[in-house]
Amino acid sequence: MAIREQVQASLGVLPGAEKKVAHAFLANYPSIGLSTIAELAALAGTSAPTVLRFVSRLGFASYPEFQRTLRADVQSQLMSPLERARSAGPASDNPALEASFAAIAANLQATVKAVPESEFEAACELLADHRSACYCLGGRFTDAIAAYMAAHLRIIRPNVSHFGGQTSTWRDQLLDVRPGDVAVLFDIRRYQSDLVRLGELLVERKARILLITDPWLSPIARSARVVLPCVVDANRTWDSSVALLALVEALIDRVSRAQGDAARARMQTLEDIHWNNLAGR
Amino acid sequence: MAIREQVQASLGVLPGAEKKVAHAFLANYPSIGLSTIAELAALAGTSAPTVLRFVSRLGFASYPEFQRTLRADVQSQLMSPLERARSAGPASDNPALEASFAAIAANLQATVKAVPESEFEAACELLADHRSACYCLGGRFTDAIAAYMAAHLRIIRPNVSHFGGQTSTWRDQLLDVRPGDVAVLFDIRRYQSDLVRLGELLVERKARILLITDPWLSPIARSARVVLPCVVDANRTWDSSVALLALVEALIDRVSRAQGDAARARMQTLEDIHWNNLAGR
DNA sequence: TCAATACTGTAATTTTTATTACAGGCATCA
DNA sequence: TGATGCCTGTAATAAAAATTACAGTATTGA
Repeated sequence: MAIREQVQASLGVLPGAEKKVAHAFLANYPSIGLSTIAELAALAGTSAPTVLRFVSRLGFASYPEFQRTLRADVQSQLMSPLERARSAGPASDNPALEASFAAIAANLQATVKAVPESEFEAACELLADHRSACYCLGGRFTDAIAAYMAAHLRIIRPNVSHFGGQTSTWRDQLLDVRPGDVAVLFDIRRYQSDLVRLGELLVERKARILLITDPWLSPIARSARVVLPCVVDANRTWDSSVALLALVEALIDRVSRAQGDAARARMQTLEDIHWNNLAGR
Repeated sequence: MAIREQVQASLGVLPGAEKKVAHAFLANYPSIGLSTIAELAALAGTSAPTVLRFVSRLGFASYPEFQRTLRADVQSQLMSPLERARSAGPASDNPALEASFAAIAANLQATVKAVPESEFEAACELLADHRSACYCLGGRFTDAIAAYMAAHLRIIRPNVSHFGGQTSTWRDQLLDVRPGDVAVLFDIRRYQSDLVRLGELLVERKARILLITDPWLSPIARSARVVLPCVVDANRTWDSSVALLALVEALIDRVSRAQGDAARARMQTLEDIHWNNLAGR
């Protein structure tokens, strides 16, 4: 089994700090693993001994041995016949749009691989916990995704809000955050310092953080309970948020299915209110 | 230029022992270069200082620097988007997520077929018209997509706003709409009556309407200048907005590329303001 | 609430690795 | 044939890396 799969398989049983190492490694495979312990530790936001414990848990006797294996992996992957027939999609009369969507499809595929089931399930559990409040917030562009998520989440569970508006009003909203509350943060590269800061404040208030980020891992990853990495690079001027949205929808769908009939009643009530302008019954 | 080509090019001018190093490197690219000097020297049948002189002659200040560059090379070759999708194969450790994303991918593919090039181009032209203002607005869930679009569009052109907030405030914002202005409406099934009504009001004010909707075509389609249908059915409790977002991103990308340098300057200025908190210069 | 356990980071230590200094060798050219 | 300049390897040194020991901090379970 290639190292990468080995790491993915181990994700479920790794302690927190080592899991960060695993994420950093997977996100920057293979180059970071060929670098030094110190660099990998820095990227993961942890310390050298943790990296060492990580490779030891994978079954390697030393870091150099880990690197030898990794080099062999890379060698075999890079030197095997690379060219592969691209699945020729059905013809379309819109080549520009087709190219654009093909890049997006590749993102989605890569994202599925980047998100391990254990993390996905952990995220769903956080979201399904009705006792704690749930706050969604994002950065400059991702704020819209956060709003979208809040709008849906609100339907299947109580106590959801969108930490919206200006940066300056965040502090006020922080007042209501209680220990154990769940904060869903969206942060992709060109990480906003104010968002990072807010993440820290949320941690101080003992909120549990679900971070949805890119494979470069926002600095917030250090404080997050669960991290879901999405591939956002689409060879454009700006990154693509499509994978984020797709992931959000998958989460919502998973949570709402898990809740079954209990939630269905709630949904029905809300729908009535929304479409009939009733004040409830 | 990639290191490998650089080495090949230098083969002619290298002294004997260094040429052996070059050959050993090329024959075992890239793994041996990621290993230690001693190993490379041994493989080449020469000594460590010769390896060092070799990398120095290539223009690197140190062996670690040589390795950094090599790692970057490997990374880009191995992890190009295409390769990334391929390498782990179709196997994923997250069947639920995979199924969900597969449905989305199907949506995207169907959407490409549903949007004719002529309509897509017409939409881009509307968005690229700097003389008229541009308003983005959506329904209950799609409002977030509208906000996302506005946030990006604002960067590449002036006079963009997001018709946001409560339904009741729409009327006020309507006052500013002038003949020829462009309104981007998002509306998918369970079409909101108030949104439809607003569409009619916009038409009365002689706005040009770009409608992004599902294949059932919102009633607004009748009054719209351009209609872009997106496939939203994903066999879930709610429809998926991913295709909408992907289409928005494709539009933004197309328009921003078309504008070229003129827009780039505007972007740069905005970025400066955003990241440095300058008031402009 | 307390004890036990597991996890994590700091700092010291050991080991490995890169780098430099130097001297012998080999060809080239006078 | 002898001197010059460029290659090359050995061995010493310096730098960096990996590893270990240990102590503090969360987490878990009773």
